[in-house]
Amino acid sequence: MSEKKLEWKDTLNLPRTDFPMKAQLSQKEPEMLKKWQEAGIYERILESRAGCEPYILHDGPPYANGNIHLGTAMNKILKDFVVKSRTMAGFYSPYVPGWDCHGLPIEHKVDQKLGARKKSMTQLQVREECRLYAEKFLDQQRADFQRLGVFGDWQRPYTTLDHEYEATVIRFFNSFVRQGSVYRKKRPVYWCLSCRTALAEAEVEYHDHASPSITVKFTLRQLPPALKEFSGRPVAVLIWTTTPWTIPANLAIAVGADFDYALFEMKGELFIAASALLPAIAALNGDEFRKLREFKGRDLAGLKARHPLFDRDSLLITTDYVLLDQGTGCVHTAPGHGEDDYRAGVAHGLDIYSPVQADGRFDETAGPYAGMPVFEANARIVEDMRANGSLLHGGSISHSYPHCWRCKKPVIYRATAQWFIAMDQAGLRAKALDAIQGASWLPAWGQERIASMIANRPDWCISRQRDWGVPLPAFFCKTCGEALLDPAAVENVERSFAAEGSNSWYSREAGEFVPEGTACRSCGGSEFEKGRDILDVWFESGSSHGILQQRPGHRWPADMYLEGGDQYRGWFHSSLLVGISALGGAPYRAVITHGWVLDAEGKTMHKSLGNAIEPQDIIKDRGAEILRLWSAMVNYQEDVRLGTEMLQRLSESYRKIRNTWRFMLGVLADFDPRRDAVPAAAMDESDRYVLQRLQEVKARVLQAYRDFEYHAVFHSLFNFFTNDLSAFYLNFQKDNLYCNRPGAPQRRASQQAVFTLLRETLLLMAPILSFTSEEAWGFLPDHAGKAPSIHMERFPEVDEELRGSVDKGRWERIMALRDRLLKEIEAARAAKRIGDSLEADIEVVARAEDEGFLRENADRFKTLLVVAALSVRAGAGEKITVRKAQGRKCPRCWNWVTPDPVDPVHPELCPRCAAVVAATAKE
RNA sequence: GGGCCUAUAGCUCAGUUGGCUAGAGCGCACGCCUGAUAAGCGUGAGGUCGGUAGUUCGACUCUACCUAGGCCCA
Repeated sequence: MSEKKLEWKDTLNLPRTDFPMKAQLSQKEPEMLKKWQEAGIYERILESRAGCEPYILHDGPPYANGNIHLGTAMNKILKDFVVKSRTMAGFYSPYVPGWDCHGLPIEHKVDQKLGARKKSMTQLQVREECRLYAEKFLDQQRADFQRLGVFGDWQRPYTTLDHEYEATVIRFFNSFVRQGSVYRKKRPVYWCLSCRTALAEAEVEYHDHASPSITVKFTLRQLPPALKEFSGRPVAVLIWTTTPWTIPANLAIAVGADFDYALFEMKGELFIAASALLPAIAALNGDEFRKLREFKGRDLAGLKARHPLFDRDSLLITTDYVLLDQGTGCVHTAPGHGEDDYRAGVAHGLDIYSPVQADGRFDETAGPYAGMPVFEANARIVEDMRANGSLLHGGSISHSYPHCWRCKKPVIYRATAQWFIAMDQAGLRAKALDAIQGASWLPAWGQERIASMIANRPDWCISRQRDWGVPLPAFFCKTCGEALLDPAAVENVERSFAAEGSNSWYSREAGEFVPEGTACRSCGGSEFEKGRDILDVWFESGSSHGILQQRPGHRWPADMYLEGGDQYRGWFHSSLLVGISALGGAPYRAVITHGWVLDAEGKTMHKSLGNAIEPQDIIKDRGAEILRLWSAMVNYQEDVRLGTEMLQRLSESYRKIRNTWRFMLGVLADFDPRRDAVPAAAMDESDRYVLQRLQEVKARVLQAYRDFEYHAVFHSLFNFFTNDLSAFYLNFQKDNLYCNRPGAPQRRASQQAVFTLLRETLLLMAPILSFTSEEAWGFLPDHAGKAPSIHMERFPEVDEELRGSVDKGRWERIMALRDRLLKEIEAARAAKRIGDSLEADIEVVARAEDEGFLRENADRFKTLLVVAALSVRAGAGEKITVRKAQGRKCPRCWNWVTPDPVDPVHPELCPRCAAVVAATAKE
């Protein structure tokens, strides 16, 4: 009996394939990568697109420090989706990865490594250490990025320390010099006292910090006309601050022009503060107050108050940065020690006064405080004011305060001489705002976001007092110290960097760059020395689009920049400004941003919190393919989450896709497209139906690729795999595919459909599942024009003829009725009347409107439902009866039949199987 | 503290200009199959659409505020 059974099984066309069910991705992926590399896949793909319209995604350079994390991994994978999908859409789409290799973080690491040794080393030696450090991490990151299956010119990336790149930075810088928009001026910058350096905004982190909190009296020299009647008594404006050490640098008091201020009496003294804050001020002092007069802030403008420590005036001004949420509504303003203060100082012609030296000690202009470190001076200053009666209240407060990211100590704002690019002098801001309108932004709110940043940003401070970067090519007169920024000298620097790299700045003399005959514009001197500043690294990375003019096959501007949302203030921003000045426009046509990668609860990942997941671990445990699938599944335009449940779901989804492909490959074991192809016209309606569904899904997927909506690609395809293929078409076609003779027309027709389904779903999925689609592609039957790699193929086009080849409404009706019948089958199964659906004999007493339809399609329903029989009777209401099929089970095809006549050769078989077996025997 | 963004079932996503009992897939539960088998099929249970208050005949969809979270800045 069991032998007999086995025999019949052997006469079936069961799926056969060597495409393994188990992916073993973490082992197989490296093998695939090796194959690709040996085949020169990236180059071959580009060759195959020679002459096609270019589509240029310009890579934003990651920083060459540390390992890649999930955010950078997702970024590179998304870029790969863009490049691969645009390539398969027929574009010439090269991808040149880049690295940002200069800057403070690397210099810090190297400092730490060198320790005391650094003191005995030259700048050039230190820079060499930095270069080695950057290159080490570049190599490491490159290996990690390649491991993700990202195609690109990994052997020839661009780096910010390439000679050509450095020269481009200088050339672009010169465009600003030529327009006269680079200037040198004192202004406050973040300053770390212990590192003795200016810090970029990105180099500052905020932590809670305890500061003094003091309210100080500034006695008015004169009163506004409205308060004349009080002129006999001293009236003091109250200010509140958490930095007593900036009081010596106070030059002004800011008020809000339209806010209400009051003259009030407290403890027998007269004060002025914002009306809204009087209760809070009084509460702080535990006193009662009496409001005497009310007036507007603008009434105070132009008055002078006496400085509480020195015999000096403080000017009353109106500004837009006064808030009424705390303090007194009268804001202590020291133009040398704050951003708002600085702007107010410039606006009112005040000195940018900063009596603090690089080491954080007061200079000689600070009188009694000269030589004192500022934080230590806090207490002394408070005491002095308490002693002279100008302190109203002294306490302390814990608040968020900027700290140095390197040494973790609190930083200060300190005015120093810096180089700036003027935003408005040459119309840079206006041009940038205009260019923003000309680019497309995804998500759309990005346009508004960057526009408001450009609109509100101050002049660009481009100088840094560090060693590891591209030198800012300024010179200073040896005689008088006047700065020299000369386009011809800068051009010489550019040429020198192109030939020797930026090290030449340190190895050569100023006289080798400054053209002969150059005279100092101040004193006429002819001897110069080199400046010691380097350029802001954002200026460097913002110059990266220069490579678009240098790399063959590229073009400027790029079609797309694709980075995280933090780059609105970073790379999108600096690239735009440099692009406008150097090349006359935005370096990008379109900008897409992706969200942040968060943990399963939507919180930021922190190593210290222990909720961080490393891409390397996912690759090791589950494969890069799972990371790629994740990048496609989530909507990257918002913040995205990743946790173990998602990874579990993803692995299961992956297996579903893989198994469906595997089954289709098995079905096609004996199908040769060149021999067995079947035209749509010769297919069964159900074959055409599934192909029609394929056209609809394909149209949706191709549109989603054009719109860069990869989660729509994934969800559309995955649902198609689950609903249309696995649960429906492939399921009910098994009888046809397994049991009919191999060459039977209806079997070939279904194989043709499966072939199309497999080939096209592989192609549509290739940009996402790059490894698996390639692996399966190798098992796909040879056919006309089949490329050696799936990644050299093009996306399939929507076949409009197939799309319209079945009556949609009719099939919607079929599927709806199928759902109803499935429920009845399940009820019969639950009642133990049947097990397998093949045992179901369905009798439908149909409503009048369904009866004809069911009757006409009874055989089709029997096939689609994989049941034994379906009969239809007319009746009053709908009634569906499912009972156990009559007759017996054909041992070959397992269908329940009552053969009549019984086959004389194989009486146990159903007529169809008997015929198939007979025919196969003849063959 | 400011600007911008996000919030629909356990998970990932749909929900067109406000309009019928809010959908899908996965997962889960139960069951079937054992000729896709460390597979496949079926049925089912899951949501007061972050909260509150408004506008409206009617709000997941509009407005305000709040909460939670994110990015950038201070």
